[in-house]
Amino acid sequence: MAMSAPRVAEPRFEGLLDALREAILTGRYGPGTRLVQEEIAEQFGISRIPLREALRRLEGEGLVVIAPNRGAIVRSLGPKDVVDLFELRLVLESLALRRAAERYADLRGPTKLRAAEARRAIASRSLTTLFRLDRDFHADIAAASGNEHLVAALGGHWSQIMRVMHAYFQAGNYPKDVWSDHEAIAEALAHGDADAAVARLTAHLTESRDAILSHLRASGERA
Amino acid sequence: MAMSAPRVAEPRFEGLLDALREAILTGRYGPGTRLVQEEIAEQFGISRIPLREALRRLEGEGLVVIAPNRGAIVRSLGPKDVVDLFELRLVLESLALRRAAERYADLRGPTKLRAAEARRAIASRSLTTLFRLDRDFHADIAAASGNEHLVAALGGHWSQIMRVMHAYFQAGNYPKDVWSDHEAIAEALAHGDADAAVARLTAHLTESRDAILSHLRASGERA
DNA sequence: CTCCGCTAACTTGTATACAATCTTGTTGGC
DNA sequence: GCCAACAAGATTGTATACAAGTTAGCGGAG
Repeated sequence: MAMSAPRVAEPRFEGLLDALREAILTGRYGPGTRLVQEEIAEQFGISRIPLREALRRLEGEGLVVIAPNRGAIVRSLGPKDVVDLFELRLVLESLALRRAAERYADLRGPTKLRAAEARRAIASRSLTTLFRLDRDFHADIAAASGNEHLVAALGGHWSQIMRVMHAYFQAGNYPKDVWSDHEAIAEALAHGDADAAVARLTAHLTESRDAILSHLRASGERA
Repeated sequence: MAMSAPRVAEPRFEGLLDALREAILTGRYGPGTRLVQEEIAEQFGISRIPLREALRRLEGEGLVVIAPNRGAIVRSLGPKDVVDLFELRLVLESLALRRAAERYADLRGPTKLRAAEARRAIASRSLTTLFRLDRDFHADIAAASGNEHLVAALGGHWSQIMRVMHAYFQAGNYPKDVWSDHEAIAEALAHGDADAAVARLTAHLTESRDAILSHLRASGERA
């Protein structure tokens, strides 16, 4: 029998949080945007109660700033933030790589599978797909570290990084070698060579960072 | 005129969040405790609305786990968590030390001032004071790094670490060399010798971690 | 013309109320 | 005696309502 979807009655809060985060990440709610509660609540067809809970979480993740009695605005990220975030991300992801190298000598399998998809995405210039693949790649490494707290930390910062990357790519830029960098990292991991993987990662992140920075500085210091 | 306290009408949420976090950190709300909303709300003399917001934040910080329609419970931390948390903290704090060494050659001043207070606290076995001094010391280093995102990341993990440290010390153990380690780290920093500072920190954290771990394993795997 | 103070509209903060869901204890059948 | 349905109590999820605070625009004094 075709049973009706096993609705677990997912609370509004869940979907709402993802939707808001997504909107901020993709720039639909740009930096500095005022998030008026009643407005958004109506848009989503819910009351302000679950919305406020979601906003508190986003505040904790550093995506919005809430001033008492004045409401929430989308946080702005300047060049300094980009530098600091990439610096932070580098040490976290380096740790993930070292642990992953110890535990799983082979991340090549899943990554190779994605390579085909990645090439298609690059060919068709599908930014959305490419973003997902990029995130999945780095999430895989984090997960392979076996350190849940590290996964959580990286997940939180990923949102922030995504924001600046989105702004960068939407400005017309396009990634060339993203996936070859990934393949090189996976290759090093597969050989258990953590140092080489970290070196590759460092280069990868430095390059991304500098590209974003120059774009950011050129387009007027706001993101 | 003696003006009445310039009450900015601090929303309930603010104080509530701190109070709850404090209660979890000190173990008053131990691991696994069910946090029944109405109960707590009444205790604080408020409604469930601001309480729920605070719980969402604590969920984001990893201090509580909220299951839909089932409420929040204080998260349990096992030996694996302790290992992972210290590993994470080491790379974060190492980064902070390196950046602090570049920016401020002298953290000795404020730290020396605290040394006297620390000695008094150790002599009088005032755990509370010692905890505060410990946190202040590490918070100073984080702040001296000049990386706000790093400060936030360390702050979040500090809560978790505090929980296991509290459990450890309340079991009757007592720190001997905590402050001499701190002084050694500050000394190395003052000479701009980041490598030495990191080496000291590594030893310091490894020692703390192992002490907590053996206590934890002995007392039955729960914290 | 500019600046200050006041009022009105807007928005947030929180209490109350009720619906939806989960839990637990009980009863009846096997 | 054991297990399965059921029902009552407990607890969470969210809407509505109102109080408190903030912002913006207007009018008048200087």
